[in-house]
Amino acid sequence: MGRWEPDAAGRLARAALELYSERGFDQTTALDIAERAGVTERTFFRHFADKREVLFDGSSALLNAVVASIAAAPEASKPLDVMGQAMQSGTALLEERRDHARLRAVAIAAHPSLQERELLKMSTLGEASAEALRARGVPSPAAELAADAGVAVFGRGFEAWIAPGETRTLAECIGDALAELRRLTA
Amino acid sequence: MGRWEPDAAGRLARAALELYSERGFDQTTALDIAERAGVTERTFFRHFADKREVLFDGSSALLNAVVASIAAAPEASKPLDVMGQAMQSGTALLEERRDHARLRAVAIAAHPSLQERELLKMSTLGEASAEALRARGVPSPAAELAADAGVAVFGRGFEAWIAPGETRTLAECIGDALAELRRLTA
DNA sequence: GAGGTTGATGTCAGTTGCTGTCATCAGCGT
DNA sequence: ACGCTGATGACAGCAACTGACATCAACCTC
Repeated sequence: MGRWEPDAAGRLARAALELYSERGFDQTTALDIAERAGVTERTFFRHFADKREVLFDGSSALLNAVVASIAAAPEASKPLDVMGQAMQSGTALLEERRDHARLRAVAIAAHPSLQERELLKMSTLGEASAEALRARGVPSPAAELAADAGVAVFGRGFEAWIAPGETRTLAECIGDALAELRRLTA
Repeated sequence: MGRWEPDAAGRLARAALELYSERGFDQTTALDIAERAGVTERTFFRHFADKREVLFDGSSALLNAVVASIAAAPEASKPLDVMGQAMQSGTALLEERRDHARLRAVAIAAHPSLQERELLKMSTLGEASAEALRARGVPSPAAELAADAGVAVFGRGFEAWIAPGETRTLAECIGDALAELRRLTA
């Protein structure tokens, strides 16, 4: 490889979150981010597909963890139990970075383009989960609906977890959200 | 008003769907759409916020119908029953345009940017539904989870409805999806 | 250790999405 | 006739991205 400061992608991601938080997404150009990270604009777009993607680095790691957990679930588990467990498995990467998650969430909530991207990531997570459930023999459309329900539970649990003053862990928030969903159909 | 061919917005929406279907989203410029509709590019962006929005004209009508239905539901109904009924209420606008819905769905499925926009519309529908449920006295996070579940049911029902060879009505597809979701928690 | 390979970066020109601004022009009421 | 209003055209401009080519350090091979 060429000579480079370590972790250009990491520096870009950090710079982007800082700038989006400081002045907002619209008031930040790709050139601004690149300069703060010490690279050129072109290099920014080599590391990230677009200005939004820079905030969604870890999403594929989450997806992998969830899919692996679904595949590894006990043979006889019911679909919703599998999804609940899988969503809690993916949280290990996040539990220790609540402050970072909050900054990210504030930035995303402030701009529809970023909300769209987050929704796409969640949707992708749902589709991958549905496929993993089908691979376990869960039929359609039960697999898809269980996957959607699991993603919704994750989303609402995450939302609760980053709320100010929340003391539960992310896994607990997700577990409670799942219990709440079960109560709805009782 | 000035002198104009009737329904410029409608002609733009039609031209856009045609072009996205014919050559794809990326291969269609805003200028292409405008020219086919007989207006200038600037006029296109006066009628639609961006190149994606042009495919999502009816979404606010759907949202209004759903929210109205939630507000009008019988006093004692359970949240999930309210959502199921509301999702079926919004279908009147769509039932007679299945072919159009199919064309639209194919175009959207072909491009992530359009998927993102559709997901945002569904998310907005979910948030509005949650607020309408809260206005009925449903507490958080039950309201949000019921809303998410309702949106997921709508989405999967819609997906089934536009599948080739499907004979059920949209309302029936949604009803069946809701029944399937209930079965998951049994 | 000369030379080729590789991978990350810089440079630059170009397309396109989208916006701000001002002029125009048809109808409408007075 | 007069001015007002709402939709449009004309045009300049910024910023998001892309493709093509050059560079340059580390590494590999002989």
